[in-house]
Amino acid sequence: MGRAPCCDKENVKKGPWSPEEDAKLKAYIEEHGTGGNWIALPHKIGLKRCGKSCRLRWLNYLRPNIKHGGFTEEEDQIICRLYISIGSRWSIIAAQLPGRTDNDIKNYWNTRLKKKLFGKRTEPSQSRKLQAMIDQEANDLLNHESSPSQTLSASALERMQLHMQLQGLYSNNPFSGFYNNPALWPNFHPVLGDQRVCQEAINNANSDSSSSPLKPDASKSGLIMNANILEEVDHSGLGFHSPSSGGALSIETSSSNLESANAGLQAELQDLIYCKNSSFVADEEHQLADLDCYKEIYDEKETSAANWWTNNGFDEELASAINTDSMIQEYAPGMIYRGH
DNA sequence: AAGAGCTTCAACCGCGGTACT
DNA sequence: TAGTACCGCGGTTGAAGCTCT
Repeated sequence: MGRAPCCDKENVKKGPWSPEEDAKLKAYIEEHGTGGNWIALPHKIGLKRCGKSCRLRWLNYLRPNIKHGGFTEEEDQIICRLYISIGSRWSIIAAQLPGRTDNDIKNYWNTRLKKKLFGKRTEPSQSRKLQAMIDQEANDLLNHESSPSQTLSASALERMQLHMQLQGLYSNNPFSGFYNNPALWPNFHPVLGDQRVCQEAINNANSDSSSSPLKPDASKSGLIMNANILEEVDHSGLGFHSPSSGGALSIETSSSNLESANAGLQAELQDLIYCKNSSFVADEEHQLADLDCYKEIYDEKETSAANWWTNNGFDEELASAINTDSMIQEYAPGMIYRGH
């Protein structure tokens, strides 16, 4: 038995709202509130609209203090950072931007911001080749006729690509390969982890609703919420987590590296979005900083891949069966892989 | 001037989650 | 416990406006 329709589709008006309809809806809600029942609301007002349509109109357009267009640089950065971390959870991203609606942010991302980030970078010729290669790999992965579990979602690929851009994949950074890409190992990411912002968003979301889709279930998955890409990688059948570094993914993790790197992220995002600097190639000092960071990480954590899996809640049997290195080579053949 | 192609964004659709009976 | 109704979300669509040729 299918779900009953929310309204009589024959007798509801569709399409753009007239000023009269807007006025009726606004006046009623301002005086009486929604009454906790959107479905009944149009009948009370005498509107030939579906309740869902009324709700959408109110939330996205008529509600007080709604801002339209004119996104600021700061808003761009917040959207970008949260998209990298949590993906297309537009309602949660919108919750961080007062006056913005999820629909607005979704449209803005799909039509403008994405193009800004992926389409307008001016790169040296070598970097363009790498860009083309990554794009090709992304397409190959998406078009590959394998089971869905073996492919990444377009969103995940998009975020990986964005990560890679920010990470300077197209520069000569020796630590920018796939295996060493902190985008995939967020706990060790000196710049992009940006856990403060993500944690804030997640906390807010969780306090808003106990049923938040982001509510972590670390006991089962061992994953952190702002490692969303990693989650998708895992679910996709690629199934690897920071194997060599023994990355204990934990939501509580914070480090001075992460804190101090927020400023770096800010600058890189500004550069990426607004092309404030002519080049994205990391300078020597920057690279040395990365080096120190990684040295610190690798010196500290020497856990084996299998140990990492078991330490993070996976069956021992599963952990021992996983050969993460070969998985990467098998499933991500074209991705830039640098073992160490 | 015109029309083809592109971009934007409001609105719709279907689904998962949850509350209620 | 099952069935039903509703909410809220993310993905998609299509009309209107804009740009290009």
